[in-house]
Amino acid sequence: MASVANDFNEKQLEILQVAETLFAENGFERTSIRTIAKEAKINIAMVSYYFGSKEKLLEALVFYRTKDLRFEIENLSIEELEPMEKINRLIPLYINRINCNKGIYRILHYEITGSKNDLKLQILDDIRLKNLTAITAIIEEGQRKGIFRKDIIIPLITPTILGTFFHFYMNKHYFQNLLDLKTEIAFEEYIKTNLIQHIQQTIKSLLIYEN
Amino acid sequence: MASVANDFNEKQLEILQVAETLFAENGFERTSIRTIAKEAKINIAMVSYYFGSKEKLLEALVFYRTKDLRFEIENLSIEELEPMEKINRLIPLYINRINCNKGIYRILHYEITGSKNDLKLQILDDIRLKNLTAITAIIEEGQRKGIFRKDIIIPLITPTILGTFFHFYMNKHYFQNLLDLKTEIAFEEYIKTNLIQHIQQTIKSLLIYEN
DNA sequence: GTTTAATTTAAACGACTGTTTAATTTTTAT
DNA sequence: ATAAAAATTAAACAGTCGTTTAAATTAAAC
Repeated sequence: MASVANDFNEKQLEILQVAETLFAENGFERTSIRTIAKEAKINIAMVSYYFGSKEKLLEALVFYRTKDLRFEIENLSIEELEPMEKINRLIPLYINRINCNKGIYRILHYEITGSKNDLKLQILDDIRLKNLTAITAIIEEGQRKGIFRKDIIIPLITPTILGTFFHFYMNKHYFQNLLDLKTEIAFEEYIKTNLIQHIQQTIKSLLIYEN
Repeated sequence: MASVANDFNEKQLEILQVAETLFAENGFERTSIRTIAKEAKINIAMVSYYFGSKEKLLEALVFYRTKDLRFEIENLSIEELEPMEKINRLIPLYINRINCNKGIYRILHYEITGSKNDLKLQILDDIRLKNLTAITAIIEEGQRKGIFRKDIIIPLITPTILGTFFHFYMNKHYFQNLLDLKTEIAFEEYIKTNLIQHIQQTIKSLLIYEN
């Protein structure tokens, strides 16, 4: 069996990409190995052969999708920008990262809630903690400079940013009808403009409002 | 087979309650009829006998859990209160409603995304539209009185309120570790105080902030 | 008390699940 | 060309799933 720890060969990459799309469309549990195999035009035994199990396939997918992106936000907090500008850039970074990864984050956040604390959750916790550290640094910088209010519960900023996005994203059908976004492109465009703007506006208001 | 349309007998109610708890804990797909039957101390055939199918059991559950709550928010918007106070009361109403229903709303919002537009989604859409109408009325009242800013995307207010809550609620384990909320009671208490307060603060800032 | 209806049961159904086996083909190295 | 390793295959495995059946029990109606 090929190594899961570092790199993936072409066959593995194809399986990962097919699995990601199917997981995103139908969820982890609703997607069978047979469906993945059929879509990727491989034998059903190949998933076990290359990854060990369906569970480990998901773990590999999480690893594959997060390893390049883990330090993006950290780098941002180093840049020489005003705190509010940093936050403003952080939000589309967050959203696009999630939005471009076909829904793997949705699965991580909303499907693997009942399971035990195994590898894939450790990876997620790792990312979350690093992101929180970065955000905390930015906000505390803003507070020191007297720009941001000081009675903010910093760990609840991320739930507001991600939660707003996810709630919109997960209830796609409802919002497509409500906002008359008939095509996929119109929906994506609305996220990139109005939704991100709304979240930026929300966080900005929360941070710099003074009573 | 007993009628699903209106009322439920004692046996049905017990099944519904057991199913709700199990669905909330493990999700709809991960909960088997056999588990429900064992927990409710009934034969596995009784679910089909009383509800027709597992799918229809969920529909019945949604109906059962939403029929009493459908007009709560509408009533609020009629009361003689300042718009900001209405919003402030609306938020815990929202959160508690969801939080007291053992997670059925989580399933509705985050598990039934891939399925077709059948009955249970129609019920959900109905509730959502009524809630949106109520919120729109309140916000527009505040805008007319010159209290609220006018460049707000009203349909995105609900995603921020519910999304923040859900994201916190769904990532229970992570936040329990992060915020040192060891017991269930401590977690619930944090929601009722800090989380709700954070959401209220967020929405208030968003609504009344002026550049 | 007998008959009819409603409820409950154990067992089986067929379909699907993830995974493994053992044989076969293809690739690689010598 | 030959031997060893890797990749691929079809088939079967042991479970679980939701649902149905047909018989047994209980309740209700007359």
